[in-house]
Amino acid sequence: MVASIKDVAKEAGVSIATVSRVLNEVDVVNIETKKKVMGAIKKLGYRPNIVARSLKTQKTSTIGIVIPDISSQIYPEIVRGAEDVANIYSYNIILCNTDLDIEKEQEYLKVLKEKMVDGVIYMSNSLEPETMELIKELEMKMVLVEARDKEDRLPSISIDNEKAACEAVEYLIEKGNKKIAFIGGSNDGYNASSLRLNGYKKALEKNSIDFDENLTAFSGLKTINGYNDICVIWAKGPVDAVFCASDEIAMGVINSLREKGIKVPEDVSVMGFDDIYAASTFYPKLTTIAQPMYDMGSVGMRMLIKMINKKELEEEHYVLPYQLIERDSVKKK
Amino acid sequence: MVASIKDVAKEAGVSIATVSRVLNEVDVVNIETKKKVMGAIKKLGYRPNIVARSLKTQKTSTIGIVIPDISSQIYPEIVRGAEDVANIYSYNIILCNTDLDIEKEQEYLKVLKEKMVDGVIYMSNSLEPETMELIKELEMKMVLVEARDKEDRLPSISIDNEKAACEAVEYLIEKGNKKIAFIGGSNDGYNASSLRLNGYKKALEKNSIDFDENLTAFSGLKTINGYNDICVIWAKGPVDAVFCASDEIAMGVINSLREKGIKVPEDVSVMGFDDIYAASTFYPKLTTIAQPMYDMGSVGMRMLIKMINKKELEEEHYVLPYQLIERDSVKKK
DNA sequence: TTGTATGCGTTATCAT
DNA sequence: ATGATAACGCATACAA
Repeated sequence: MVASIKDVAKEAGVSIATVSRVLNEVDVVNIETKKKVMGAIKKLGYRPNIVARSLKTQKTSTIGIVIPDISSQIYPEIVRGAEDVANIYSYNIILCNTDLDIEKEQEYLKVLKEKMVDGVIYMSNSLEPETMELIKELEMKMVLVEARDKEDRLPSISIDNEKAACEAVEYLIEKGNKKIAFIGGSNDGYNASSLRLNGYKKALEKNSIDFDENLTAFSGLKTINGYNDICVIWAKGPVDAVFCASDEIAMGVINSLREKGIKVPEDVSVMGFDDIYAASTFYPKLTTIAQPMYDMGSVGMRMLIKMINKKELEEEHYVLPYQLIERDSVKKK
Repeated sequence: MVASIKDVAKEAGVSIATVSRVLNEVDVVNIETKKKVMGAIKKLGYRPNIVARSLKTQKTSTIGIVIPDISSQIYPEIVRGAEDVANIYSYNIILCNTDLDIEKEQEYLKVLKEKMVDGVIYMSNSLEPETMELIKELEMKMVLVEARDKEDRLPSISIDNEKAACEAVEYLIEKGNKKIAFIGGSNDGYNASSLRLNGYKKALEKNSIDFDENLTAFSGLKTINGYNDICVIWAKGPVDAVFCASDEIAMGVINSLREKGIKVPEDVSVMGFDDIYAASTFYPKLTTIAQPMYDMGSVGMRMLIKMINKKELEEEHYVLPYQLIERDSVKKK
């Protein structure tokens, strides 16, 4: 049987209150009795039961991280950033994979509430009204990471996806490309992929290039989507460049093109987004927009912990800097 | 204020015992009173407090996952596999990144114990005696994943690293390569990288090729290590092939070689290990040994949950199948 | 400085 | 079938 505070008290010949006091270093306790207690703790190999403590204090020192899929390339770094600062402040994290399934999201949120987490880092591509309602009802401290609520109802960490995409496409244009395709995840709502589409459109407009629906595809953000989508687009005629809403798409596009005997960047320029690990090991190395993934996680966690401690937030919506990384998948002018 | 079982009892005009009964569907409770209770629960938006329940039942339905680094390519899939089955059985997971730092490992183990997790999935490259001692002292249910304790003190899930590496090197030999280098993480102890080195040696021996220390390097498992190590080896003279203890190393090697104007696989064959995501998107696509990462996580979690429920284990040490994936980084004979 | 007693929100035993 | 109550391990207000 594992020792409790009661056992320590008995062993040390004091009351549990005193033991609790030395444990929490609260009040002043006589140096001698403190020693006795410490001795008893050591002797019994006593460890505080945090579950009991949590019930009493109404704080668990654990934080939920709700994420689409940890095996999905961009999330591990975000989570690592978050866990690192959580660890600094003595919090632990409960990881929840939702696959963007609304029911799973809601289920996890409920369980997290029942397990009394002190807050949650939330990643999703859209805040459904019903989910938002649940969040309100649950009254949980929460920060949105890698996305921003359209109506700013939740504190958030993100980059300016629209601006970044616009910049990327203008970079492509500047390199002499005119006919530029877009391949992304979805074009509805307010998720990152849609915002990147907006940026793409804006760049075209700024440069007096007509938007052509035939040059777009939205089947998903994975490698396989890029692999397939480029075929559909290419079947309607060649393009100068492809702007992809994710690096995975870009890799699929390039591999697909290679199989057709089309060279990147010599024949077609391809640009990715995110700067995942594989982007710099891929051949050709991907020119892409780097999102500060680790920072998104760490800044988000820092923000959440501030909220938990009822500190004032300097900023409700952090918009982190991104970076255009010039590598080898776009033809130099 | 969030409603408790007491509020529900009052609202329904029954005792908390009755509420608890309908909550846990235990004993028989009158259909009418059950309805009343259900109504009250709904009305108050009541949710059970799992922390309180855990204190009482001594079970938390949460499991710790201790891992070197979630952002390290091979772990996300393992974790995903683990979380998926945890979710099926209504467990949550607490994720802990240790960076293989022994102190961090021990600290996390202690906290996990204090938070009363029901068990832990443990990933590390070596079980230090002190860590093993702590594990014993903490009396936690634990399964070792992606490694096997030399003395089999802990249930484990792994592949036969030695055999896999041997097979990989023999494949290289079979393809006509004679001078084969090895680049790995460390050559001490009993971790995966060392076992792969053993397999490499065994394959050489079986084929009457002398082991040459000059053809080996052990600076680490990352891309940068492969990138640098191959330079050192190559400086002593060219080789026919390189067997790498990780795909990341292999990618570093290939990129480094490419910069020297040496082509893979035309001039040198390179083989990786793990089959991480980037292995199949890399150019050239990596010939490698595929570890069933998702399965390691899911089988490990299934095993752990069995242990938690005191079910008999059919197997104390699962050795999962691996697979040699022929792609494009090794020259076809 | 220390001890007693109460409550955190449950489950479960024992009555009724 | 239902209710009163103890106990889980701890923190803390109040007494001493």
